[in-house]
Amino acid sequence: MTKKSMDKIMALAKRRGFVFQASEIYGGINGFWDYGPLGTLLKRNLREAWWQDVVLFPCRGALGPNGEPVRMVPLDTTIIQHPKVWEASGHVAGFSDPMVDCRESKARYRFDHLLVFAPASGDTQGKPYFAYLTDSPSEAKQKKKAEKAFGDVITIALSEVPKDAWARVLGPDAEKVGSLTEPRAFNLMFKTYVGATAGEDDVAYLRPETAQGIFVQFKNVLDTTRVKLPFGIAQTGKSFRNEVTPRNFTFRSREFEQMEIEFFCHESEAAEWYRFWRDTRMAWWQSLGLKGENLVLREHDREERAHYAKEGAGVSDVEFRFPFTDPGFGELEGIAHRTNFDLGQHQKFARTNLEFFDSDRGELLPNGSRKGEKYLPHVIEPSAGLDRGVLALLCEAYTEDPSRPSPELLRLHPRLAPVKGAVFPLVNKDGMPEISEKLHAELVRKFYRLGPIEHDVKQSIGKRYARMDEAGCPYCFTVDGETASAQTVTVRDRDTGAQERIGIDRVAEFLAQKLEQS
RNA sequence: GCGGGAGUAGCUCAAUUGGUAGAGCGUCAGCCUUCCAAGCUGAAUGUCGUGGGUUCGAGCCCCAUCUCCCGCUCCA
Repeated sequence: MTKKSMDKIMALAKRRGFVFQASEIYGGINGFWDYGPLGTLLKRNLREAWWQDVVLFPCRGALGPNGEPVRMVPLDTTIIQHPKVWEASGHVAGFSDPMVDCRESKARYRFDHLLVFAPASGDTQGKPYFAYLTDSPSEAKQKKKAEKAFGDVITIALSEVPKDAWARVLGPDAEKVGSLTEPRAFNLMFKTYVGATAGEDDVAYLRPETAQGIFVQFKNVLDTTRVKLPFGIAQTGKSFRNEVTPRNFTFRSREFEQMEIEFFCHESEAAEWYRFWRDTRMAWWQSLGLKGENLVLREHDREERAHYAKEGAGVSDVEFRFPFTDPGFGELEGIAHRTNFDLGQHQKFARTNLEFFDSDRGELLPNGSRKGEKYLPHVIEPSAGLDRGVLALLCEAYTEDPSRPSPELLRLHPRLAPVKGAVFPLVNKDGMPEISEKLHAELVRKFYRLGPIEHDVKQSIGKRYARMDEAGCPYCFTVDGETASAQTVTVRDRDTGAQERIGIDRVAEFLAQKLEQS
């Protein structure tokens, strides 16, 4: 298979109205993207597919490891939460890695990554400290200089250099000492102010993940829905991260949409639920057409895991091979056993008991009921990127077939296709447009909930097919010379170009069947 | 943040030593057209990414800035 060109995919995305640069007429704004008409439909269809298969019909009826149907309830929480939420979650601390800038080389380093060569004796005698980064060219270079200055050298962290000696630190890529700035917090959360007065007491943050809203409302959901553990809470919504380097089209954006499940269970069952969700989520992406070697499930090493998941049963990523990551992969969804870290943190910070009383556990009592057990549930989190999903689908669906008169097409799954069908008269005369308009009106009435049905009478039939190919429309119905007498139309398949004749009264049935085959 | 490359019509790209901005495709209208971007006629669309500067004159030269792509870095 020839490697797909990201440039061509981006050109198509722009040309056909899938993705636009945000604020484009003002020169764009780094890390933000808008969806055009077709992109909006595609994104909505993917979100809707997730909603159907997670919330409305969880796992499409598959039983969980406990042998029961999977329980799931929906939630919709705010983008701006109480600032304490982010202290409890660790985002305020974790997001503010102090950074050090070099005034001379303009390089920026993580403060806790910077090491210095210092004399073994401890006294530099007015000579510089030689700062470096491990495994960077600066290491050998600085070591050589340090050894020349001091003889025996030792390594210490930059943070251990006394503040009054800061001016004698030679930056890793600098020629003169004293070029490094004080370490500065570099918060990846977007900051805003609540209330019109906008004082420092009114600081709030745009959420960097939707998950915390779920944890914070965990108790309310329990108290109002009669759900029992194990069960999940599902939410879709925007999140914001002030990324250092937005990159790769929409892949790393500063504003993005997540589709998250927080699945709550007893600690003893966490490992099997983790495996269940990992495999279920992988299969879900496959069911939408991301198949074969472009999609992998990758288990993280323990060292790779986030702070909240270090002790858990595991973390996996569903990863897709994008043209810009090839031969590597980029993350679509992370499935993590977050242990009971988050609920524990909120319990502590909010001073609220978030334990669940499980009446199905504990010793069996003489009357046949159980004593019950109170515990802080563990959480399995399948967290998917909606925008990344859309991008992966576009990349996977994009096909160039030079043997076709219109070489570019999007082989999108019918369930996800932004346009569900199109009706054309073969030519714009002989009564054909009247028949096609009628058929089109009928299909619109029947399918508007799923997506638009197009009708086009202009230009040649080939051009109209080509337009639908680029929009990813799976089926075109053409009224031709036989239609009036035989009451049949042709159906043209997007992926093969093959045609068959079906009765005009069977078109809706045909399309419904094709769209439901998923 | 560093290094490299690039910004001209919706898309892909031209424009000689600095001299009033073009093509193909697409779009729209009309004709034509009986199954795959066909043909004919016509039309619309650009502050040449943005802001300064040099010059009689700047798409082109200079400075700044923004955005995109690639490689590092980052991705809790």
